Order: sequence, then structure tokens, then C-alpha cells
Amino acid sequence: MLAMTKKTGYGLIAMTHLAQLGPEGLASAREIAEEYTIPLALLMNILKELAAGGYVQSVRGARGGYRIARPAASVNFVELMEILEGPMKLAECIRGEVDDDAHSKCKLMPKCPIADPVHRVHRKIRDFLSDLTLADVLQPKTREPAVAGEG
Amino acid sequence: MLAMTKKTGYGLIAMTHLAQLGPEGLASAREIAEEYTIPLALLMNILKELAAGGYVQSVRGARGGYRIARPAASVNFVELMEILEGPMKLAECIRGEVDDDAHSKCKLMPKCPIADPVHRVHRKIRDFLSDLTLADVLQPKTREPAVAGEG
DNA sequence: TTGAAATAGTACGGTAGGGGTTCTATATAG
DNA sequence: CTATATAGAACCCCTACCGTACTATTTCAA
Repeated sequence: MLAMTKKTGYGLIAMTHLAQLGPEGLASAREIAEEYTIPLALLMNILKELAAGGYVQSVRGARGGYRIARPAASVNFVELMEILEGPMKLAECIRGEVDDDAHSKCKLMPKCPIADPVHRVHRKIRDFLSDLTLADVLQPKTREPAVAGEG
Repeated sequence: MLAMTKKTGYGLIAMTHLAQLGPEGLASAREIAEEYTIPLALLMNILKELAAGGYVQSVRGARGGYRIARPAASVNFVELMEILEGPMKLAECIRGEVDDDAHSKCKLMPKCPIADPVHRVHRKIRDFLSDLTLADVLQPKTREPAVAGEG
């Protein structure tokens, strides 16, 4: 419960790897898969999705691979997660951007006593994850007011 | 992804309902299930687990039911979740209390570049959820330093 | 004393999504 | 022209989630 999928994990790893290589650095799916012991075919699928989402740029053909397409500081966790897994929803009743009638999907909405708290928790987690960027992974922030309160 | 299970949702609803009835108030699984349109058999299973965990006290026989067994302010979300779903783990490499070799389960731990950030996120979410209690659900907190930073 | 209503315990089953593989097509360096 | 890469799509297995069902036991009440 409240678990991150492996897909997201692998995607994060690939992105951090590419970010470390800088804006010109190129790495193939094979290289990354071997470096971190990730199933190659799966990582290829993930990189395809990241390319489709504009997070990495692909270079086809021999000696090809992927390079990062956006500054590390501009890529946050929520974006990445949602590209790979669809909208983040703590519960069914969380309404998305477009899908506005998410409430109607949950039969017990009209009387639900926990709708408000659940929505608050959802926003809290989402806000936190959207403040966290790839840059923070590369260089762990020691102290930062925006996401402070750490133990 | 990052979703709360329905089991936890139903459990929270049942707990808030019982909390509202006060320390003496009794409600049967049937009553709660009908009130919130929750599948009866499922809710019964959940209440059994909550009883086994000491969160509610059961009264057997006709006119029986459940009453809350702990002050609402002392029951936090993490506890409740973990009773119903097992240990909360954002990723496999999160080590539990007993299960100390969780690291070894993830083959890419030695080189994993995202282990630290993932652990930080895990702790952050966990800390937040453990500060949130049933009492907060009953009476939504308007402002509270310990969990401040809300939008 | 008997039946209805409740919990206790346990086992079972359907389904969706996570995790991973495979196949074909296309591009490109050497 | 071949090896190496990505592009696209389909496929499969397995687990966990969600829900059901059955039996046993307790207790109230007529």
C-alpha cells in the first residue's frame, strides 16, 4: 500500500543516470539496464514512454540511445510518475483534471465521512512530490524551506 | 499508484463512525455497511481485523456490535493502514522493524542512485500520516504547526 | 427452549494491474 | 549489408485487491 511501482523506480533511475551525463550525454537502454541490473526489455518500454512524454530525446540507429531533454530541476516526481502510471490518485474519489465526475464513481460519496481528510492527504503528498525534482536526487538538498520539516 | 486500498478506506469510515458514537456507543457491521453502502461481508472482515488489533471492541450475540476501543486522538492513519494492509513501504528496499534485510531483496541496491531520496520520501509521507489521527477526521484541524505547510 | 441476530474464523474465487517478455519494423553507424 | 539501436504493439504470468460464502459460537428475546 502507498507503494511506488517498479516502473517508476526504473524510470527515476534512468532519468538520474541521463541527467548525470549532462545535456549532451548519450546512453543506450542496454548500458543503463546493465549498469543497474534492470530487465532490458522493460527498461526499453519505459524509455519509450519517457521519450513520448518529452522527458528524454531518443537517437535511433547504431550508437544511438537517449539523452535527457529537460533540465533536471524542472522534472518533478509527480510528472514522472504520472507519465509512467497515469494520474496519481490516493482514492477513487480524487477528481482529475479532465475526469470531473470522479465523485460519481464512488457510490458512497454523498455520505462519505472521510472524503475531506483523504483529499487533504492527497494534496499534501502530491504537493510534496511535485516539489521534489531530479536535481534533488542528484544533489540531495541539505536544507530547503519549501520541503522542510525532515527528521 | 500511491493509492490507498478500499480496505483502508472502509476501515477509516467504520472507525470514524464508531468514534462519533463515543466510547460507549455500539454499532453493528450491518448498520455501518448500510449507512455507507459498503459490502457487508467485506466490512465484517475488516472489523474482525480491527478487533484483533485492539482498535475496536466486539460485543457478540444479538444486539451486539462494535465500539471504539481507543481515544480518537491516539489512532493515527499509519497504524490503521498497517493493521489492514501490512507494513507501509514506498519501495521494496524500505526496511521494516524486524525484516532487516529488505535491502538484499532489491538486486540493484548496491548501485541504486535513488535509494536515499526514496527513503526520504517514504519517511516524509509516513511521518505525515502518523501525525494524522481519527480526531483530525472528526474535527478537521484548521491550523496545526506539527503538520503545517498545507495549501 | 428455540430462533434470530450478531461476531469469529476460515477458505474460496474473480479480476485488474503490475512486471516482464517477445515480435516486427525502422533507422543508422561502420 | 550487418550489427546495434529505438518504435510500436501485442502478449502472458502472477499476485494482490476486492468481494463472497460457509461454519461455529455467542447472546438476546420471545
